[in-house]
Amino acid sequence: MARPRSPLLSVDAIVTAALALVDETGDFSFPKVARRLGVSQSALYNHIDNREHIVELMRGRVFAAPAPVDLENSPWEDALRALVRAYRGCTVAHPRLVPLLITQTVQDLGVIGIYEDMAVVLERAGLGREAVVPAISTIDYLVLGSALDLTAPEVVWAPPEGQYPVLSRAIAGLGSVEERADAAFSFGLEVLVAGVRTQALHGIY
Amino acid sequence: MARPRSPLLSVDAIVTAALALVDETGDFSFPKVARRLGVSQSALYNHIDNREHIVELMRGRVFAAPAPVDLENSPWEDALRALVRAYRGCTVAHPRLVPLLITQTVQDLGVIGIYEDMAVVLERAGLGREAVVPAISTIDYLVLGSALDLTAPEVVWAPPEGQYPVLSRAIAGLGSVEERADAAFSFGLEVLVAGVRTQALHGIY
DNA sequence: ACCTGAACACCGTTCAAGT
DNA sequence: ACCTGAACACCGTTCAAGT
Repeated sequence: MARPRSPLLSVDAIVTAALALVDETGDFSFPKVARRLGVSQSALYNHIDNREHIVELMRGRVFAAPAPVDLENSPWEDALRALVRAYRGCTVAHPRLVPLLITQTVQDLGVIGIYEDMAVVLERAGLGREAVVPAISTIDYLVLGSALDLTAPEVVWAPPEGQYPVLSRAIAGLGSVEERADAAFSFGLEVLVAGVRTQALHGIY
Repeated sequence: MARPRSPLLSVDAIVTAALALVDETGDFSFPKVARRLGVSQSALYNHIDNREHIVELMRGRVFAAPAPVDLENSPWEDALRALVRAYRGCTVAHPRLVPLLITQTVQDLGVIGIYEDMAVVLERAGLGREAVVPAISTIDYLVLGSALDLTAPEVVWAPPEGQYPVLSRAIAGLGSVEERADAAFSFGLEVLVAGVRTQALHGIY
């Protein structure tokens, strides 16, 4: 075939195929993406640099449109909750992407924009400047961690009978994977809000 | 050679070699582990089941001996801090292992034991039973997330000039990778303690 | 029981060749 | 500019063969 009259591939098509594979199987590979798109493996390199590049493009796609948040006209606590929930909302549709995101530096400007919004709200909350980045990091851990839990099997920890009584009791009567991940996220978010409130009051951690 | 008079390999030796590779390079492979140990790749399968099994054995090794914590004779806040810091202490020596741990279910009993201790302290703090597992999950996110940050490059987020002013200001004057990871962890831990305190008082998140 | 070596089905990336 | 096909250096896992 050689060069076609109009391109068979595009960055967008590659990202779509890769993301679909991640959603379905938890991973992607060049051979599989190429097969989906009906091209040869090496053709991908005409549009993207390497594997990392595809991952970063997927990050951009997934975090492109967080639910808009009105930062101005609500107390910082509500603004922070809304912002973090919007951020988390992006991950929920593609939780299996999270392991690929976690080991790679954030370059996507959409995500940087979300961080900026968080920084604004956190300063408004009264957090010292030196605590803003730690706070954003903590939020990142919470959002990505609880997204990761969405991909976990039904039984996460299986303590053997008898030993570990307190943990066993706490585990009994837990809901589905989604309910557990949501509960952990909601708990973490309220802990965060309460913690930021006291940090803003008393400073220095 | 075939079967030697005394075994060339052992589970321990395999785990040691794999962990050394992870510490040095961020990953391990069967060929590389085998080369280190001077055996053929397939010989490893006489001692371990598969790749996941090696990862789980590494988890056990790394979390085998957290610094002991006196849970009884101190206020729950101090006990919780000590427990979480001991947990984190285990990861600091092997931060590059964290990405491998994060996608795999915890089976190791040492780690389950740490969770049990946390559950005890969290109940003592007055947390409702339904909040214990969410709290432990939140702690997990914090510890593993901040360990992950230890492996990040010096520049994590690089917002372009001009836009993102608040974030840029917050980033300016950050310390080294270790300092940033420590600051995020310490911030998250104090937020956690403060948050658990208010959760215990007011319940329901 | 415990090793070797060959085999298999995968990877990511490069590069010459074609239009 | 944009594709194919072959090549290279990697993976994890299995299995027959040897002692």
